[in-house]
Amino acid sequence: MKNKDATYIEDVMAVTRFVPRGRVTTYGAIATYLHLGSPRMVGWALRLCGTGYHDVPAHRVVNSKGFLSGRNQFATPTLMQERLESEGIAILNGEQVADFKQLLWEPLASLE
DNA sequence: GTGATGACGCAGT
DNA sequence: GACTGCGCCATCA
Repeated sequence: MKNKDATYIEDVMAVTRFVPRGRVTTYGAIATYLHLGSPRMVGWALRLCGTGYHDVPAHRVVNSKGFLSGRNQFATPTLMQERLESEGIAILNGEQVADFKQLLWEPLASLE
């Protein structure tokens, strides 16, 4: 994917790449920032990242509750968790980000 | 061409 | 406070 209709997918990946190491963001935050209208589009776009865009830290994107909703889309279900832990982020029960609210990073925050 | 589905979030009950 | 239903856009069968 590159030509055709450069969709919001590139924007989603750009924002995702912008997430600082050791921080996480949410689908809703990206959807709001890019004005997509539905966070579902973010999940759909990010699914492509897991399949072809290895430079995109998709593991830093979680749902509004801090759960690793997309870990099943990675090479291994634990890859997402391990990558986050290697960045200093603790994972509870292998499915939720510890201190999620403190680690939360929003694209809008980078504008200020 | 139509119907179902998907890494979610919000509003309403 | 918890649960349910709907919407959003694109891809696959």
